[in-house]
Amino acid sequence: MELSMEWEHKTLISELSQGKELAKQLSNHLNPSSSLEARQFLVDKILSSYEKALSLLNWGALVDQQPKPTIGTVEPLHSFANSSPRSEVSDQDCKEECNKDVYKKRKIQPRWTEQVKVCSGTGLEGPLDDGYSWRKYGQKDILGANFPRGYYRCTHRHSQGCLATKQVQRSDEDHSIFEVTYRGRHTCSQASPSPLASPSPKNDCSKQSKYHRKQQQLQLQREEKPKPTEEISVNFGSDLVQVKSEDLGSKDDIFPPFSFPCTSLGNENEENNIFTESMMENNFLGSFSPTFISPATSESNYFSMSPCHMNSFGIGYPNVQTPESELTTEIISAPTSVTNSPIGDFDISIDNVDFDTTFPFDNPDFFA
DNA sequence: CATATTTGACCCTC
DNA sequence: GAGGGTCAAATATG
Repeated sequence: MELSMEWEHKTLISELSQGKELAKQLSNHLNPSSSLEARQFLVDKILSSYEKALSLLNWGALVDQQPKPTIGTVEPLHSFANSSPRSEVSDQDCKEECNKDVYKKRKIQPRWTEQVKVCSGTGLEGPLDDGYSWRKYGQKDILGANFPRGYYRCTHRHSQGCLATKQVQRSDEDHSIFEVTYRGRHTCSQASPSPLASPSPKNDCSKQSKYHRKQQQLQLQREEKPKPTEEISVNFGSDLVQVKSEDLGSKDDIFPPFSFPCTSLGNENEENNIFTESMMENNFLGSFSPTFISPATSESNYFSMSPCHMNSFGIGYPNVQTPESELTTEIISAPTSVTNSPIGDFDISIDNVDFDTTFPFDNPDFFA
């Protein structure tokens, strides 16, 4: 925790420094010859940077206010992993007790929801390919829902004790929208789904197997009962992200307000991955730099994102308003490339804006 | 053979 | 008791 706080402090300073540096750059762009796009981008970056800083402060407050877990240890994630989920409990006598732990822990997992619109023809992007490697462990028909809800957990749950899970529910209203509810943080090493960070095959947590993809496609087809075919032309139109926080119903829930998409940088320290993971889990993956239209002054935050901002390291994650809040991210967004990789846009943006020179992730001490 | 999905059953919370 | 979440055996796939 102390490490986390220290990192948090450094991050905060880095964000503020970055904002300052960006403001400087913006001032250099205030001459008439400078393009409006460049200025707008810098403004976005500055806003994003400060939003992150504010969010970090909020998150820190949340952590401080976080009630101690009533069960388990101070490190619920790891203790849970070590105490094994139900399936790994061989001792029947222990089983019941451990089950209780499972369900208690379930409650204290951070949880947030995304609504992702699948706009590509494959139907595999969006919630089904968010960069992590998920394994389906269940499916259930939900009352009032036309489509069954799929339950996924991190493939590395057993190998690395990663407790991240997600639920995928296809929207009734718009069948191309998936509501993805994430729970828990990825604690698997790497935890770096962003192609931006490491396209390397060693990135075992960032790729889904071909088998996985095919199965998902089959599943999609199965779920398409009311709408048998969803052949959507590749339309990478306007990207809009709608973020709203909503009541969590559990004060135990922690929501990391933002994270950095530049991945874990090889650092497997869980504390250092708190933000990166949470962001990745929210599909931002370093792909988006939201332009805040409205600060988090209301229950719902809306911000648009432009593909030209795909390089942003700042997610500008919406503020967590209350410890009870749950973040719902509605991504009405298409993948910005056929490969669903933001790298192309990343490069474009880098070309456009010379902003990275001060970016803290270049600093090896950033995650130290 | 290893790994992933399917699916009925079980357990917990409300 | 209903509904939701998870387990685990059976099954499928590469």
